[in-house]
Amino acid sequence: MSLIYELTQGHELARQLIAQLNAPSSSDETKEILAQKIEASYEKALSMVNCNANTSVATGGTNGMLESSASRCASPPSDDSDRCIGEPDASKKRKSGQPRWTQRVRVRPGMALEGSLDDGFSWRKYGQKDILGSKYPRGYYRCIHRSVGGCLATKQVQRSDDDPTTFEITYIGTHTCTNVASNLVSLPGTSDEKNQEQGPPPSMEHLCHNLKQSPQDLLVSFQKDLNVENQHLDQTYANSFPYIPSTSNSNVVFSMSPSVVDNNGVGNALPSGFISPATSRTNFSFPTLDGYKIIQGAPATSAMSSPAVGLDFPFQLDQNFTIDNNGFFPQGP
DNA sequence: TGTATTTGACCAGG
DNA sequence: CCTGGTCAAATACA
Repeated sequence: MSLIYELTQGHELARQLIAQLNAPSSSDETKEILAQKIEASYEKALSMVNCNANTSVATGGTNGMLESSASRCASPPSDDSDRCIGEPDASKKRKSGQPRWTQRVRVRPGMALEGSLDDGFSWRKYGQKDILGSKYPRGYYRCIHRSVGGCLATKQVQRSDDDPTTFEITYIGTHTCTNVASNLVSLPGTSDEKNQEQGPPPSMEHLCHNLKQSPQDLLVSFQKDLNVENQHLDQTYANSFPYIPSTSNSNVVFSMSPSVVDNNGVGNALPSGFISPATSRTNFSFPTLDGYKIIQGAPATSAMSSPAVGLDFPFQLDQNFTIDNNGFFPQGP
């Protein structure tokens, strides 16, 4: 359904664009929006095709079209949630018993890169490794509060081979730090303030442990305001993912690794502190289609480290790098 | 000068 | 033995 829909959507949008081009009264902004929607639509369609191929191999057959994006392939037979993305078997040295899930973030050239990949947590890079069979190296990050609060959360960031605009961010372990929220709340006024153009994003709070808003509420706003797709998340998972990506531009998809469920059970798979990230510590701004900007937050202290994920990779993108969100926004049938 | 990142070395699982 | 994951010294940066 989705693939055809996206193609049809792209076609229809193209027609609208033509109409706009012929209409002298239409604004450039409108045309640009249409153009971006078209691009997003086709990107999405291509992703579906690519991922479908992968999942077909992994699962022994497709189960119909991917619902909305390539990230649909979050249910491989093993606990390798990344495997569906074309990564070779990476089961070695996996921390058993640790919650592990993958988030796919797509970015597009010409848009804010850092913001799209960062997640609001404070990460420090501790390693990078070339992965066999992958064009791009994998970056290893750990929570910056590891030393202080003993937070053992780590994440791995890898650029997709098939789709260079997509990053697979695998989160391993849970955040046990309790002081993150304060950092984020005080985003403005940090050493990176020079990059800020507006206040902190609406959903930037770091909810490590001190979750004040119910996960469900967060999820709602997450989906509503940030145009994020939660896929393959049933209610239980939804409750386990209080995190809200901070960017309204990101196409973020979470995929729970089956291993989490196997090891811990669905209900306990993700402690409340386990938050899906998508914000940026480096104050970053990227324009959105609807005109206003979202500023990525930064930790208030000098302990800012969370690197712009995308910059860890040897690829070059426009300075202005925004997240591709339009195409993933519900546009109605 | 302090902090973050880079990168080669090391460790351990399969 | 190969590979992924981590460590830690070197380097870069503000």
